[in-house]
Amino acid sequence: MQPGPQIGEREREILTAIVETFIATGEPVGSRILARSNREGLSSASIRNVMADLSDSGLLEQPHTSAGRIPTTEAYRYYVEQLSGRTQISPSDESMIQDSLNGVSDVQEFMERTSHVLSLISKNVGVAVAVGGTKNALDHVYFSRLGDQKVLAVVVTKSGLVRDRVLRLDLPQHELDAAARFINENFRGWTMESMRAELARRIEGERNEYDRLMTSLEQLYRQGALAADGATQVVFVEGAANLVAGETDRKRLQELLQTLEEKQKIVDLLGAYLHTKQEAVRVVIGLDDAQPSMRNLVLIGAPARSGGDVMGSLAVIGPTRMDYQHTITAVSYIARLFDKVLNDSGE
Amino acid sequence: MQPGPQIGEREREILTAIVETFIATGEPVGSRILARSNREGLSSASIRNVMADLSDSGLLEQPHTSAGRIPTTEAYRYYVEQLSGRTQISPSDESMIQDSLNGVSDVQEFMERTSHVLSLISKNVGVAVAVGGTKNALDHVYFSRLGDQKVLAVVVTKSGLVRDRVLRLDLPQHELDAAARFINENFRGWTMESMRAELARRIEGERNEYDRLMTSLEQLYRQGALAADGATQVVFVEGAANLVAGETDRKRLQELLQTLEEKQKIVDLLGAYLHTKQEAVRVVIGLDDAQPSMRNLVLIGAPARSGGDVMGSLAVIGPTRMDYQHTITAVSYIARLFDKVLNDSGE
DNA sequence: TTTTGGCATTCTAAGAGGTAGAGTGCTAAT
DNA sequence: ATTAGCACTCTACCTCTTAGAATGCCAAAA
Repeated sequence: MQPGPQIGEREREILTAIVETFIATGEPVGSRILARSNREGLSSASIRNVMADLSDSGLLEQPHTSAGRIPTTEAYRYYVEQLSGRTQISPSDESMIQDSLNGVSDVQEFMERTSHVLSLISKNVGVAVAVGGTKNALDHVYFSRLGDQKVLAVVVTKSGLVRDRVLRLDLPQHELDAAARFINENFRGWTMESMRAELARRIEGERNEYDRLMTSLEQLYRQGALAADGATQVVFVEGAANLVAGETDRKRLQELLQTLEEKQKIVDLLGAYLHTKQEAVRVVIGLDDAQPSMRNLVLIGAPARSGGDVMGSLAVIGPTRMDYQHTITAVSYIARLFDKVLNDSGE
Repeated sequence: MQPGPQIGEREREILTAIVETFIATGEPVGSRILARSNREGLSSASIRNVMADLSDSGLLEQPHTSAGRIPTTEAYRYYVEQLSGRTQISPSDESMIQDSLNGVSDVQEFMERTSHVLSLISKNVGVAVAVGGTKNALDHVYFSRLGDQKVLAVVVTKSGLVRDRVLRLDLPQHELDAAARFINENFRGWTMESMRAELARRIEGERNEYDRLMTSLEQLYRQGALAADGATQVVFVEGAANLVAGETDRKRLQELLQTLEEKQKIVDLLGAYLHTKQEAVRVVIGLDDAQPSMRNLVLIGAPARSGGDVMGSLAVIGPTRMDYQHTITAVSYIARLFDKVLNDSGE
């Protein structure tokens, strides 16, 4: 898997230089330019030799015989791996983020602003997902009769995630109140998952007894009033327009934008890579496994955690040719901010 | 303003033919092709004469001297104006719409699905806005303490529009309950606008008396718990990717996609053209007044009305070269459906 | 053994003609 | 009023050529 031991110090340095030059210019990198900018005075011929080796190792490729070299996906992976782990965030980025997230107090809003500020900072696509999912702790539910055969169900989690939906049901308000009271008294603080499971168990167990409360609950349950699955996730995608600059192939560009519009795919994508226990920023180069249309894109993301629980994830999606260091730093910064902001109550 | 009386029957027919051919092929239309497809056997020379006249009237233009003609913005306006008003919706479109909107019971969901189905049908950008605005009738509000210094405020309108936000406040639950009860008992059925005005008046009037209830209400009010303005609007934009095919200039394409991401601009755009008393579908050709980046785009939209009140608007945005008849029919169909679906309570 | 200068070779991007074809406008004939 | 005819214009496309960038390899230098 890894490029292996044939990568020595010199190779590493040259590869890094190539990657960085290519990221900066967008054009194939030739040996001449490298020889010029290289601090140790290596001749272009020597560099050519190294480049040939790197090509053999599958780290570089040529658009055509007489062109310079371009980093392969593998090269980007290697490059990112050897990036200096710690870099200070730039003051301008920091103040931009602080301004954006100042005063935010619920997950949803945090995610919305995050996707926006990430797209601005990275000049790529900013993505953020709040998983209303199964792991979230219930704060309370609330049912209200809206009109004929319509019931509004609101589920609020401890983290401030609010999910409402309108159901087609014909229960009177007092029964709705009873149902809500029952859930709130019995299940506050439970995870959505366990609450649903337990509720289902009880409904099942008491099915045969005639019980108004249980009947109401069953109806509500069936209509998805307490849904904790997909629908509860809130997705924010911003800066899709930035991809126009990076992708030259119109057909691919269109596919890409289409994919970004399908929120569920974004949720799956982030879920696949970021619902991890680790706090660290994750860099995934080449998203073809998850989304064929995102073949040559990169995801730089991190889980958003609050007190040990994963509450969502945030990421930047962009072309392989992007400013990794800069973006990684920003993502990392916001991810660490997440916990702080949501537990901080004061001004 | 109008092209005027120099447009006779023959001119009209030829102009229509040119517009339709150009929409179909995307290439400048020459006199030869028209002469061939024209049912009355007019020679190409005669058609050339007419075309020259139409050019003089500012209805046609040429990319260059020896190319065919392209309709101007003015020509599209004229073309749309003389379209046969009534056309039956195609069965496939109808079933597509019905499938999409089947079972929907609240405005928000209706709008979400509408933007989606409109983008599919028109192969352009589908847009829908639910104005939670000042005209909506309040159903009830609901406040809940979330944690330290956080309060969840939920506002529900008669039409099923739900707006929640988390505020930074430190009121105990029983005061929140009192405030909610007060509002619900006094203002159910009022428009958001008048409710807010009256509430402000009362708060002002009783400012000097020490009254816990009024103090709570004032705090809630100040924090925007009852906001009926911009933030309450919900915007859905779908199919932006479809614009890739239509716009060749990359820079413009990027600007365009950027504009579509700014929800507020979309709200303003639809607001400017569609918050009208008329039920009819409105076709606006050339959106440069409202949005410079949308210079050569077309909006086909209609207000979404329910029992006389404007609850939002829906529209298709696309290039001038689009299937007007088809799109107009679809927009009109959904607009008329809106009232029906939201008042219909059954299956 | 490693590095480098030199050189033949390869390939593209860009420019310079050159041509076919589509379209026009105008005029004279119907 | 309409149309056939014709000279004219302009683009899109083809081919040809060339300059330049980069390469790989070999033999000399370090």
